[in-house]
Amino acid sequence: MRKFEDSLPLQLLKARDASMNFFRPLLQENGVTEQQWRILRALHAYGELETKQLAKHCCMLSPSLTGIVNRLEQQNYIQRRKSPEDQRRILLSLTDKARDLFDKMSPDVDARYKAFIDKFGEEKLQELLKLLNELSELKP
Amino acid sequence: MRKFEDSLPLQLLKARDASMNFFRPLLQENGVTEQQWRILRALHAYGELETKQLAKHCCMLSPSLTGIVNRLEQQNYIQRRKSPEDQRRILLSLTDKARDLFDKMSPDVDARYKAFIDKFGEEKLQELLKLLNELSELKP
DNA sequence: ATAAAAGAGATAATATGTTAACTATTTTCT
DNA sequence: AGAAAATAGTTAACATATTATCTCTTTTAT
Repeated sequence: MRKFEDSLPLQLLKARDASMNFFRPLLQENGVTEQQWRILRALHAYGELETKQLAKHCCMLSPSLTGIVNRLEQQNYIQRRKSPEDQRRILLSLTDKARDLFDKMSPDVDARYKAFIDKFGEEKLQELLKLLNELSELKP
Repeated sequence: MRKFEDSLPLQLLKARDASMNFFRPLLQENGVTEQQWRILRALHAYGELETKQLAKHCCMLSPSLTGIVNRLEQQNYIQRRKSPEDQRRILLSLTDKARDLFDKMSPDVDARYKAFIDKFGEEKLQELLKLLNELSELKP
């Protein structure tokens, strides 16, 4: 069997943790969890979304999303309404409060991303993203 | 701000999920979770370990490990003893039952890893592991 | 030698991940 | 039209992640 340390899933986990180290303090300062931030970003990028689409964009499962969205709604960061065409679907969107938070955090996010690239290298980042993308498309 | 889909942490998450798709069914068939399997692998690779070392190898925090180890111990996959030199430390090791499970699963793990490499490419895998390793060393 | 500081694990509280089962709609098929 | 199948979302039950706090032991410093 492949050596433990050479396990790809483990290395992906490690790398993700290392990359998050650049942003974690900022999220903490602003009282949002990593997953909450992912949802806010997705809704900011795509506008109103159905639960299922949102889950897909954020790479999380519906049951996780239900809880996170509930908490975000209680903090008044998200609003929900039923789709007029299909009563099964819930449409989610950001509140003004969320957009304000977003605008407030954006510059700092950018700065930290830049700090990361300065240390890691833009070319290596692009190469890495390319490989990750290919890997993500792979199906057993 | 960087486009949502280009977020490195998100891409790492996606890629990890995709890579785990190759192994998830095997773990399920054998009734072990991903995290339990990581711990079993680490103890198999390193032999007896202290809790803290084990957590580090597996990239998890002590509180998570406590629970996982408790469940593994109840299933008789892990045994614990106190370090004779330092009463604070707990030494963890695999039971024979765990080693049996390991021997039983190893060939299948290898086969799936091979299937993965056949699709992804050995060179690309090496390149990816190299980049991930560099990334993991990075500190903010 | 002894009190303070440091270290290893565990516990508690809350958030998230995961699978299965459930409810409420909509669609499909007859 | 009406029953069965399919779909969106939630709930339930359990496992794990995260931060803070706590206990117990060892080490440091006085």
